[in-house]
Amino acid sequence: MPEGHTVHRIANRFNSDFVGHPVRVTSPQGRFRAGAALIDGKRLEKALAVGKQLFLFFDGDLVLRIHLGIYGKWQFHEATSNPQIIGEVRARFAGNLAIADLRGPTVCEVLQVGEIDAVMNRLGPDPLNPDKNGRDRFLDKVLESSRSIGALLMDQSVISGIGNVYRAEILFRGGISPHTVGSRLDEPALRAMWADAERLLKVGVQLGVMVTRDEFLKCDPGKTERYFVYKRENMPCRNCGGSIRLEIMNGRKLYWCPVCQVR
DNA sequence: AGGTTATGCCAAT
DNA sequence: TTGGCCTAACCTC
Repeated sequence: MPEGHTVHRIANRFNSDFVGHPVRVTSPQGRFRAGAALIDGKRLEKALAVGKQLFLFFDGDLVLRIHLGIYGKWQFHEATSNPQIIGEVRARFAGNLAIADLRGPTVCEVLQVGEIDAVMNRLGPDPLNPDKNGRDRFLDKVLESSRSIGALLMDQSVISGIGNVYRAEILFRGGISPHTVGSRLDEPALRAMWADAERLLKVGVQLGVMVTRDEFLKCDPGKTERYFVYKRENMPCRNCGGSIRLEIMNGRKLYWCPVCQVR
């Protein structure tokens, strides 16, 4: 379930269960054998999530960069459990306190620490990371753009960590049409959008699932109740009763309410 | 068992 | 703008 909240949860897990200890790294599936050999047995110094990317900093100035893509998943086990390898496990990380299995990532590569800046510089601000100017960088990029806000929220160089679910839900909550061009939005609306993204991502980190309806922000109401518009095409809008629309924007499914999202 | 779908990204067109 | 790719879960038959 990889939008930003998932990756931050994983980073938290690595920081609590793996940092400070040597980590055995293997590639049962084989596709990461060479990379695994570079970091196997080294001590993990820290884990850092930026948007949808996870960076694991190892002893010896090596950084493992992981991007789950659409299919990637993590699975954690007790350190003492000696879990069987089931299916395609790209990489297994065995620390003193836990074991983590990685499947199906689109990126899993070992870089020199000096190569990380280039990656970071391509990423927009992440509302979950401390960055004094993050919000303003987001505002500037949107306000100077002639692209739609629906496309901009999905662009990881504009704001990082937002995916298809949060995109749809944030725009609904703001009453903003996904087709509104960035430069036609105003600063107060965008400041509110940034704040809402931060709020929803934090809920996601806490609950482990994306919940976007205010009455449920403290607990998971279950799949069918979590969202306002995502995956609710042709169902009645929870606000106006009108029909939720599904269209394709830049090859991705876009869900929205044309009645409630008029700004 | 087989088909469909997915919260993503990139290279090729 | 399109197609390819990574894998698992959820459908239907």
